[in-house]
Amino acid sequence: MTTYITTPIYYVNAMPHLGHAYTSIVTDAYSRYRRLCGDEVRFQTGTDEHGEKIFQAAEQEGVSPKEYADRISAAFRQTWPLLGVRPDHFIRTTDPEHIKTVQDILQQVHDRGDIYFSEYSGLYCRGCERFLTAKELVDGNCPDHQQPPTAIAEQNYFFRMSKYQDWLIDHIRNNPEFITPERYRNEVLAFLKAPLEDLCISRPTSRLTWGIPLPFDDKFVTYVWFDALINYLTGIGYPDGPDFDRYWAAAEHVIAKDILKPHAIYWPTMLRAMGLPPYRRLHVHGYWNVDETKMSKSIGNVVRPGELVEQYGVDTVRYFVLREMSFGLDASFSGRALVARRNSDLANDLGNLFSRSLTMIDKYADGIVPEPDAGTMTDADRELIANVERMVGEYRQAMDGFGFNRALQEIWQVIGRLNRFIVTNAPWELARDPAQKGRLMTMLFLLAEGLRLITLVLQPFMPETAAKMAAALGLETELETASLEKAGRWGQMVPGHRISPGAQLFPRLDKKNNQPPQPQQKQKKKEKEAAAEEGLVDFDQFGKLDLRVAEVVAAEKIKKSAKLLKLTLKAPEERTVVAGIGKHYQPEELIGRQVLIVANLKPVKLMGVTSHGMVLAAKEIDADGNEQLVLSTVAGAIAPGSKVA
RNA sequence: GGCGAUGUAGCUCAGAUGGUUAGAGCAUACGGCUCAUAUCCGUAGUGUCCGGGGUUCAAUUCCCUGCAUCGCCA
Repeated sequence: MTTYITTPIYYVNAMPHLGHAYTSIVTDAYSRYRRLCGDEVRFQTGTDEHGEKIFQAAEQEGVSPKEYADRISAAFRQTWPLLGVRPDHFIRTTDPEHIKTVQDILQQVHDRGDIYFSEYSGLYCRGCERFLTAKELVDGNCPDHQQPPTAIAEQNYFFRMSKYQDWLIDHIRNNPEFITPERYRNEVLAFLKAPLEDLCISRPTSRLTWGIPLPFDDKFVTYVWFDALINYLTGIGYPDGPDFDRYWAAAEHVIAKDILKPHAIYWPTMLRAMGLPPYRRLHVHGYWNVDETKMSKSIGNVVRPGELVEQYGVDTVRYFVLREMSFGLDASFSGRALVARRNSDLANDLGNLFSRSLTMIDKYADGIVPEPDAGTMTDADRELIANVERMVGEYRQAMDGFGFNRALQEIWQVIGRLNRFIVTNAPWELARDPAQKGRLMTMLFLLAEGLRLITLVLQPFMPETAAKMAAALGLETELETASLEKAGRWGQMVPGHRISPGAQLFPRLDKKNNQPPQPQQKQKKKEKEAAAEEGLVDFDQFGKLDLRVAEVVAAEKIKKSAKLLKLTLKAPEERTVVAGIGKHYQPEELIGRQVLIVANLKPVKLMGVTSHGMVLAAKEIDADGNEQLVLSTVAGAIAPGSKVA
């Protein structure tokens, strides 16, 4: 069997965050699982690098779009090893082979008559990079960017998507697994009840140059879909790579729900127009909420995967996201929940089971996996064995259907059973009675064999831990080449080989000392809570604040932010401070004014600008919910840098 | 505005073609063990199964309606 599994190619307008990490971890776990099943697996990820946003971001930094894309793309590429994610291929839409193939495909679809030229007009929002309908506008502005869209009439190329609507509906109806979970399949079918419009696939070079030129008209570049989606083909050598057909027949895509429509509608119709069969399955997952709110850059509660791994370890992070999210639904991320899972599931249940088992084999059987004494087998033993075998079956079924949390629950059910098995057999008592030696060896063997199977099924989720466990059980070579088909059956543990208890798998984490990298929102909330509890601060606490008078030397708006201003202050040294006062003050009116600042606030990066301190202001919210904000200052002029106390 | 989903123990969620005691994990309380990472095992709970109405011998489960949350569409 062959498996070809992909993540989306991530857009390089943002650094990797928890959402990216989840998609990649899921895809990695699945690819490892398929390998365990003996499949030949191709796992692909990459970055999407063209478009207006990238062009602008590069311009703002004063670098070329390619240089900019190189930098962010590298950040993605470097994040995956930290998460134990091991793709076979990392594709970039700026790869020359990709660009060539995209052009070949465009030409081919054009030649077949499925791409045509047409004029249209509409309200275009630069922030969204798309046309808005009149109804979408709020007070004449784009609801997402609070800016008025521009009326544009332009000519562009269109893909005859509508032509394939009926075919697509049939295909989805006839293939229940084509889009899963079912809720998203239903969503797509509901959307397809209305007539499909054709898809605009180009941008004139007068407006956008950072893209792939259309082969039949060099005054245009292709826009997003005929560039990005095609990565799934170019990455495996379309059209004439030796493995293309084999992998493409097995293609499965993993995406988050925000890009459902392109993957469930645009992509299959594009493939149809190209004369290729559609992919086999599309797996759609939900969003991570961070402490009750959607994760978003503007709120600043973005969770950085690298930081999480640094603090908790890669396998704890992988376990948490795979266990906590029911695939397809949204889930909540919080440091509290992560530490709770780590301590109860990983440290107490798994880690402790492993530790106590190995210690006992060491103590009671001289560190050698003992030969079981068949005569001492009990019905309860046989039940335990049946239960483990049943778990492997359930596990496979769950994994095949992307039910990662269910698969983990099955494994943990067995872990609990093994912990109970130890208590009911009380090996420490058996050890005191030489006559019970045979029974003791039997139960220790069962334990070792149970752990071997747990190691095996855990491997796709927690590769590092599985490797440690395998090493301690003396099975490292077996694990590397193991297949579920063979090794997944009970009774493969060979008596007589040496085990070596190592360090703790998962030391318990102290809740107090293990706050996660705190999203800003949460921190504020916590501080508020703490203040509410105590109510008072002592003088020492107050004295830690370095409050000063500062003079505004320069001020400018931070692009893409509604309320952030970048201020250059004299206090008395020059420093940059980002202030959230843009809704109440214009940059020009601030210059020359004296304000109060907290000078020793830990520097923080806001919308790409590092802020060294914060400006104090008073805020009032009236009965109508209107917000008024006034900068605080001193009653008369004083030298910039003067201390306030 | 249209369509759809969800609303179950303090928390996160599972579940029943309508029928006797509605479940799991976490958290809580108590008890037991000592191989183990103050871990493990056992026991104990608690629930107007969102509100209202209807069908029925019987509804948390089916139907209608209201409310709340979320998603898709316009």
